Amino acid sequence: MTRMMILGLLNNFGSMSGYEIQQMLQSSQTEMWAYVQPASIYHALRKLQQEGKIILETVEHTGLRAKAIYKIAEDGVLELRQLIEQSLSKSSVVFPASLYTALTFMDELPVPLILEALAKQEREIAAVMAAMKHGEEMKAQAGAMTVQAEAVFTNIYAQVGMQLEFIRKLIVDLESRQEGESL
Amino acid sequence: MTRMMILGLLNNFGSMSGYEIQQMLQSSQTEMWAYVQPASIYHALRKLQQEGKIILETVEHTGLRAKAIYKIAEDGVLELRQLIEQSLSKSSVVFPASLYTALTFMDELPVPLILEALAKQEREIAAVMAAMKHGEEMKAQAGAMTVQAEAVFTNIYAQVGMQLEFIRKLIVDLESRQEGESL
DNA sequence: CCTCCATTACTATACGTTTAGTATTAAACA
DNA sequence: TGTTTAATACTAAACGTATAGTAATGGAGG
Repeated sequence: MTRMMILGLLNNFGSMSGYEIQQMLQSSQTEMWAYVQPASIYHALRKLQQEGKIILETVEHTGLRAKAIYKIAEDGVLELRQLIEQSLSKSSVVFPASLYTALTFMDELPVPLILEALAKQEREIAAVMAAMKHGEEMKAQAGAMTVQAEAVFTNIYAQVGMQLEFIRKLIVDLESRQEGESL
Repeated sequence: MTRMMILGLLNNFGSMSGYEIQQMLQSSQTEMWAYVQPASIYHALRKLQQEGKIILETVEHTGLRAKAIYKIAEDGVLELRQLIEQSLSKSSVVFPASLYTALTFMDELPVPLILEALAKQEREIAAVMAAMKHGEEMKAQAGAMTVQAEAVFTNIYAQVGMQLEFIRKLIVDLESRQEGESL
C-alpha cells in the first residue's frame, strides 16, 4: 500500500523527494484512509531504490541539508501496474485502503483489464457473502450466538453488502465510460 | 488486537496453550475479521509472559514434544479491561476488528462503563462525518475531484454512516438491557 | 539583529506481523 | 505392520509500521 502510493505518486506527478510525498499524502483525500507515517515512506523509498524500482535522480543541497529526489524506473511502473491490478481484483472488505489507492491510480491500466479485475473481486465478495449467510443460518438454528456476536455478524454482513454494491457500481460506471469512448 | 484476543480467551475459557488459542481463533466467528497468524500468537504469548500479564502454568510433555499452558494473571485482567475500554471508545471506521474483538469480550466491563466508552466513540464518528461532509462540499464546489476520488469518498462516507448507526444501535440495546436488569 | 518557533528532511530503534518453515506424534490405510 | 498423511506445537528470520526522535533552515516578532 505504501509502495503503491509512492510509485503512483512518482508516476503521476513526476520526480519527488520523500518529504514531498509525505506532504501530498497529508493534504490529499488519501489521508482519510491511508495513514502513512514518514518513516514508512523513507523505508519504502530505500527498499524501492535497492530493488531498482525507483532511481535517485538528484540530491539538492541547501546549506548543510540534503534532499534526495527520486524518479520512477521502468521496473517501478511495471510493479505499480501489478499492484493496482492485484488490489482491484482481491477482496477489499476487511481493509479497503488498498482498493481506494488502486482506484486513485487505476488510469495506469487499460479499462478492460480494470473491468476484469473488478469482476474477479465481485465474484469473490459475492462468494464470501453467500458463505456468511449460510454460516449464520446454521448458527442461528443452533442458537450458538451471543447477542454481541450476532450484532458483529450483522454489521460485517452489511459492510460486505455495501462493498459489493460499491464494486458493482464501479463496474457499471466503467462500462458506460468505455462505451462512450468507443463512439 | 492479538493481545486482547489472547487475554480475552484466557480470561473467558481458562488456561490454554498457544495451539489451542490458534484453534479457537480458526473455528470461531472471529476468524472472519481477525486473521491472526500462529507466529503472532506465540510472539504475543512470550511478550505477555515477560510482562507478567500471563503465567506459564504447566508444560505438558508428550514424548519428546512439550506443550506450554498459560494462565491469565491479575495484571493481565487489568490490561484486558483497558484494551476493551479503549477499543470501545476509539473510532472503528478504518479498522473495525478491534471493536469487534472488544465487543466479544465486553462482558468483562460494567455496562455503564461500556456505554460511556461507546458514547465517546459515537461523538468521534459523528465529528468525522461532519468534517467529511464539509470537506466534500468544498471540493465539489472547486470541481477538484476525479470520478474515482468521488466514488471513494462516497463509499467511505457510507461506511462511516453505517458504523455510526451500528454504534447507536449497540447503545440502545445496552440501555434497554440495563433497564431490564434493574427491574 | 537576534531569538524563537515552525517547517523541512530524515533517522534509529523497537515493535508486531508475515512467510515459511521444522519436528514430533497420531491416525489412516493398505 | 509399515508407510504415508494429517494434526500438533512451535520457531527463525525477514519485513513493514509506529514511536519518537534529530538537526538544519527559513521566517516572524520583538
